[in-house]
Amino acid sequence: MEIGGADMDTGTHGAAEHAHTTAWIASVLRNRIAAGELTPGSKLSEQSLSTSLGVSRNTLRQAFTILAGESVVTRIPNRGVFVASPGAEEVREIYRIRRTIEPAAVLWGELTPRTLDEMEAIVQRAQAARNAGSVTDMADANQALHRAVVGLTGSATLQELMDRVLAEMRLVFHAMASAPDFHSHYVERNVELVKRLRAGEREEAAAGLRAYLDAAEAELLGHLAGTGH
Amino acid sequence: MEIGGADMDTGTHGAAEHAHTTAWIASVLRNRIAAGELTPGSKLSEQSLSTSLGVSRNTLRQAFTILAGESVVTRIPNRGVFVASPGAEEVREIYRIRRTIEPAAVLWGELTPRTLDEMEAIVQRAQAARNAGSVTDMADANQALHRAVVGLTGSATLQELMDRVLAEMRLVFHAMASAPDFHSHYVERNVELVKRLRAGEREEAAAGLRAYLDAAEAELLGHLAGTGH
DNA sequence: GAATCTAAGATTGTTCAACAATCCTGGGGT
DNA sequence: ACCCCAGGATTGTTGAACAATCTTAGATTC
Repeated sequence: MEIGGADMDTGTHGAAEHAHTTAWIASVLRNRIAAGELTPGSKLSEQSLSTSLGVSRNTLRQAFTILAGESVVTRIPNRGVFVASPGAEEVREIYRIRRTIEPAAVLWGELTPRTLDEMEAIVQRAQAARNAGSVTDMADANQALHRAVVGLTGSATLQELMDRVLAEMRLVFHAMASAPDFHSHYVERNVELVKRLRAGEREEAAAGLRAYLDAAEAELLGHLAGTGH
Repeated sequence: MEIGGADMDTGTHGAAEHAHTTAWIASVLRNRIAAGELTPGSKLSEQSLSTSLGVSRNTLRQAFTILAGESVVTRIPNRGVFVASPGAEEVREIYRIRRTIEPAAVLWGELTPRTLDEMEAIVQRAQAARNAGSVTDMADANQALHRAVVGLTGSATLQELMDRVLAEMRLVFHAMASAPDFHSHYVERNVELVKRLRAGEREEAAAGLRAYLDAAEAELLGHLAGTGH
């Protein structure tokens, strides 16, 4: 868990690493948060982390500003940084974004046979995970599908935005103590979505996707109201 | 190219301002870049800027990471930071984003009489500016309209993304040495867009908007190929 | 003379140690 | 109970230092 304070720039990724240890630290924290090691709401002390990661407080600070820019972490002046703990309002914002971008990608994105094949592979992966009972694999496949949907736009910026949104979604799931099989309901919807895309029925696909997003948002908000106080 | 700086942080906001001088410095630089004082491609020297702005090199650095996150500035390792100079590829990316988000907002955004009034006021402002021959006012009004369009989604994140995109557009205009009246052609299209929105004809409005964006992108790319390089 | 190599010089990336400002905590004192 | 007020801890910022890299100009070689 902690990076033993003694060994630093040993073999793992070169000796110097002069250029971007800031980005390196940021990605380490990002991964720990995504993995659930750092639970939402917990405080990230500068002193503890700087010593435990073996970097100066100053560069850790820079990594914090990066993560704050990604809203992976929230910064409260003179109080410190905390890993983001999305609530109902954040969930609503997430779905505002998704309801805008994803159906637009379906309607106007560039559909090549190659990407269609990839999407079909993803939904098959989701079905296999559901049959095997692996919740995390199913969640991963679902997220991968929606990531691929946004990829239809061809825009790296939107893809990045979607990645951030999906990361925040993962935080939401982590925040909900129990993880009921939220995703199993939606595998069929995803299958149908890809089927419609394959058939070229974009309008129907977009409409179905919007309905899907509405339902998912409602269910998530319900769970949040139930468990989270 | 150089930041001839005699002005310091005198009285305007006191000596303390302890909480967020980093954000303050970032906004100062952001505004200077938006105003065209700092031309695209010019280098931002840490030493010059830190002394001229009266802050430490360390906090200036943090402001740089913020601006780099907004892609207002590009950072080349061990070379320094430069104000972003968008080229053809960046323009294409900008319009990939706009073609996705803006028509989606038109199709599925929340249309209240209040926002419709605001949009009509904006297009009237654009028409007045065109009649008065003020290019900058016309550009501002055009950007304000498209900002309002994205506002229909109700998403602060998308609004922020659009702000970044529009800022980058301003950089593109700054990069084109001569600023031909790029916007005058499109005032009528904007008028028609708002008219269709008022009439509730969303599909037609979205289709027209997409055609508008295609035309604007093509014209911009043409200008870039002509002047730049 | 042109191209290449090399040795300063300048600039960026990072660390360290200090201080100012703010927040948090725990006691008195009404 | 409530409020005020020290003390301690943490964050925000600064300045100086050093390592690594890039740049530049001079020297060397062909």
